[in-house]
Amino acid sequence: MNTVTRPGLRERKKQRTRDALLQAALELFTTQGYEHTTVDEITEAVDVSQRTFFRYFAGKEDAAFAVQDIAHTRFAAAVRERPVDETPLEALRNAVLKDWDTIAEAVEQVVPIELYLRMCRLTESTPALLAAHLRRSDEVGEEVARVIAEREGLDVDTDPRPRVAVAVFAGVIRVMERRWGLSEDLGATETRALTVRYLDAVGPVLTEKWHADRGAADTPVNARGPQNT
Amino acid sequence: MNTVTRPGLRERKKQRTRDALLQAALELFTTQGYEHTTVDEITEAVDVSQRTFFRYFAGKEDAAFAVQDIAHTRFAAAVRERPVDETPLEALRNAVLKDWDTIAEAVEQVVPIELYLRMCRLTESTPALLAAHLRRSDEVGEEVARVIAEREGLDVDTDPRPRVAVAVFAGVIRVMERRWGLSEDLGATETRALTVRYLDAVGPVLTEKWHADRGAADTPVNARGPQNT
DNA sequence: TGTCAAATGTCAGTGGCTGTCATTAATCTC
DNA sequence: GAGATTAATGACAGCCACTGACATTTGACA
Repeated sequence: MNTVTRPGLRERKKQRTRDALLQAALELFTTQGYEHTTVDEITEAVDVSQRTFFRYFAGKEDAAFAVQDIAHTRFAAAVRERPVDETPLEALRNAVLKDWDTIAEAVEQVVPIELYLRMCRLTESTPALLAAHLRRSDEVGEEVARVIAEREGLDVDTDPRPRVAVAVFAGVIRVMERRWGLSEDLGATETRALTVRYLDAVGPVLTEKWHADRGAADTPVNARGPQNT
Repeated sequence: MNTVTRPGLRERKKQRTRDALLQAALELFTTQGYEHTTVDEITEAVDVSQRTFFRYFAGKEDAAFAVQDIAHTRFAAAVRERPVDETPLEALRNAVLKDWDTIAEAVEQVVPIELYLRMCRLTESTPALLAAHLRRSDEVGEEVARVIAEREGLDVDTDPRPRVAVAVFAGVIRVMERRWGLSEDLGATETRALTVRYLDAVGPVLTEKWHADRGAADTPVNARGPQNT
């Protein structure tokens, strides 16, 4: 009885159970800790059988990263869409920055962003989750490296440059992640600014002398005072 | 009755059990696969109770990385021993290269290197192991970043440069790992040469144009023919 | 040789995860 | 709209990693 063919009742129910499971899982993970949350607790909160949980998620871990996967997928897509006249690192950099603006609403359609952010912080402090996260990031890196290689018309298996470029970029992002995960007060704008700054710092880090000068240090950015989230 | 006080019978027995467990574990992992090997199989092979295994290793994973841990520890130590007049990246680079020469014998004292190498390859193709490996590498990176920061007299928590430098370095090493893990025939000498080449390629990758030129490609190295392992 | 402590074995239990099969509920067909 | 079809779910049984508690063995040492 609606203009566009809305998915049937069955499909809608499925979506609701999945959403409910995901939300309950993240809520429990972030309040009690990942390890201390059993799958039974999650399913009891949603009132489904344990078996049902494993029909929607490959495991606890899979639920924990369901939202992060959205971000990863979007990033890979964003890289693909960059104009070919950009250098690889420009493309990567612009891809994150551009995506950063729209990622929030995409996430919000599944779970509250605030919950997602709490989950990110938890990942940093839970060994099992951190391990899983790094592996997933590594996978994204591999995917992106292939995209870069194609852009540049190179064979990713013989020319190391695409993978090296992505590895360098991923390294910087990882430094950001850690930095962000540890500081309570780091809004989107500041994070964005720091990312740019860190990326720009890579060149000098490799070539110039460090020692006394504080060319890429944090303080100038933070000293500008709080910005909105 | 010996000149140097050799550890008592008790200590020697412990060492033997641990060695036996480790060897059996790696042997089974590399032949049947990590996931398809149960702890019971390992303990049966050594003829101890399952409980004993968990007294020596925190879990299956811990056994899988017992040897790799040696390499990690040695690398961190090697970085610490680099003269302070080297730039951070020089120090990191020289640390790997120097350590590479002596790591073989250190490993051999615990298990056959050939077994260790097989285990490395398995890590690359087993998601659970790859995740664990990346997390452990990340930990080493953090440790090394602190060492670098101290060398340069910087605060690792406010100045991003130590972590960025280590991240870049770690990224290149990771590219090497994957490259090595996938090719059957890549001896120590070739790996060493490739590492140097990749590290040298980081600068150009960031600044220069890529496209047609194959400045850092593999083929020249491989074309030099096989070298010893 | 007897005492102490460390190493090991035994056993019971928890939690993640899977296969199987019966049951329920949405969709399709006539 | 009643019945056939098919997908989602529930209910179990079972495997495996891992842990705690307690009993047993076995070097160490006086």
